[in-house]
Amino acid sequence: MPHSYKYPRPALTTDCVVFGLDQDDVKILLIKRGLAPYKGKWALPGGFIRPEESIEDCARRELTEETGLKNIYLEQLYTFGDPKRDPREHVVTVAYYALVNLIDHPPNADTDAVDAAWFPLDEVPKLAFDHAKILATARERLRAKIRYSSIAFELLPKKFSLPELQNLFERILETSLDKRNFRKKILKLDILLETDEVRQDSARRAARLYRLNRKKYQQLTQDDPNLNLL
Amino acid sequence: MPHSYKYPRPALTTDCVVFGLDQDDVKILLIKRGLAPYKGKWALPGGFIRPEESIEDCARRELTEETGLKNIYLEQLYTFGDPKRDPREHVVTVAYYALVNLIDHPPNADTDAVDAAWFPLDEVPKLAFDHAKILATARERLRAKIRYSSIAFELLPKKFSLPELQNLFERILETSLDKRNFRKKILKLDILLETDEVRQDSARRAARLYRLNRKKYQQLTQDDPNLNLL
DNA sequence: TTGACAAGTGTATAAAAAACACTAAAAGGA
DNA sequence: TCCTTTTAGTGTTTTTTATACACTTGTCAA
Repeated sequence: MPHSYKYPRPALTTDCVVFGLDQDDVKILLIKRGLAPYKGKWALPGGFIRPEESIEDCARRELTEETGLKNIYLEQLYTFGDPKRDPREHVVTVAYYALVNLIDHPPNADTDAVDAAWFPLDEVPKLAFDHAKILATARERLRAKIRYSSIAFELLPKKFSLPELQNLFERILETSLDKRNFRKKILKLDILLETDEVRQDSARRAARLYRLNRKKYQQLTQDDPNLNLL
Repeated sequence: MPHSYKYPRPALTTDCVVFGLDQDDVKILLIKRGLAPYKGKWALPGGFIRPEESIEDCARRELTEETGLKNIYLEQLYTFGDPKRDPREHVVTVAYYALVNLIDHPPNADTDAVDAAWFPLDEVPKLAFDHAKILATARERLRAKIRYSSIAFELLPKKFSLPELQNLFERILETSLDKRNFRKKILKLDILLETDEVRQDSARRAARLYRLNRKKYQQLTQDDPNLNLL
């Protein structure tokens, strides 16, 4: 045990709530634990911080190692440090949340060995440690932030239809929205570029695809820092 | 050095940005460092986490020890973990922000020995470590949160006038607001209780004092989680 | 070709935000 | 005591934004 300090130190980890949009469903990514404690239970991907590693680097590294996800949207959520949250010893965890689209980042692309799976938000199993609390915090953050930031577009594919965008808001806000008013409001912001492509799902009318005009969105939020999409 | 671990661990601290309302001025509380590094420089109050102590307990303990402030509004801000942020070694800090009123909590009430002082927001000196960045993050959080939460009332005295409330919004949002529209909006929410007292500063008309009706405010935010004061 | 299904579209009403200027009260000094 | 200075307090109009609401169009499959 070569690492000695004058005073005791809690261990430091990161954990990550990965939200993924799979067609119309919002899911989260869980890892089945191979080691005690909570062996065989589902948990958030995460792990111990390494020397000289920044916290966000740690979160990204663990994500890549455990799930194969790279270069995705990642944001610090909250730090959980109850001395009893890990049965072994005092472990403080800095929680992050990540957003991906499951078409752009297909499940298990680079992953093997690790037992990872996507769960719909209403079918999440019992989680290890205090991960249920972390997940709840992440869902709240998502709900608040989808209104006043552009995180919705981190979940959607690069090209998306307005019904897809509306469905995403409805899933995350857990309400239903009026189609005409929703379209009016979003289109009035003038941050979407209309493409000449359509989403061709079977058995229904094709929907026009749009892309986010990030420059215009940034401009808008600079002019009015209190801008709300909805 | 009795504390040994299999892998190296960063040290863990808390730091706290304490905002105080002093009459019409928003100030922050700083500590002059007595030890290296940055000896003699101004810094945020904070310190190392103790065994079996939760992070918030640590922040509260350090606050009481260094500034005498007890039982004040405290909220986690962000965790800073750049390996280079402390010249000695890797130190991760969980930053909090606190809100007090300087009439209810007079400066240096219980403090002695420690060199602490309140600085107006536009006269803050160069700070130790990355504390300027932490302060900037806290100011942003305050600006965002004063609109949609009741933190304004944590800064004000228990009884306050509408001009005092408006001044606080103007200082934090760094804009000027229309007096009539401001009063209309706040009073329409019906969350203030009119008292029969007035604020009697010299050389001007007395202003009626109000108290926050916390129950009604809570009710409102339950009914509409997107409630904005402004 | 027809039925099922989702995409797409406009208007009228209600609510909220913004712009704007004077009167009332209190204190201090002439 | 009255005049000046200073800040508290008050309504209305206009503009903007939010809400409520129903039918037509396009596409596929039976």
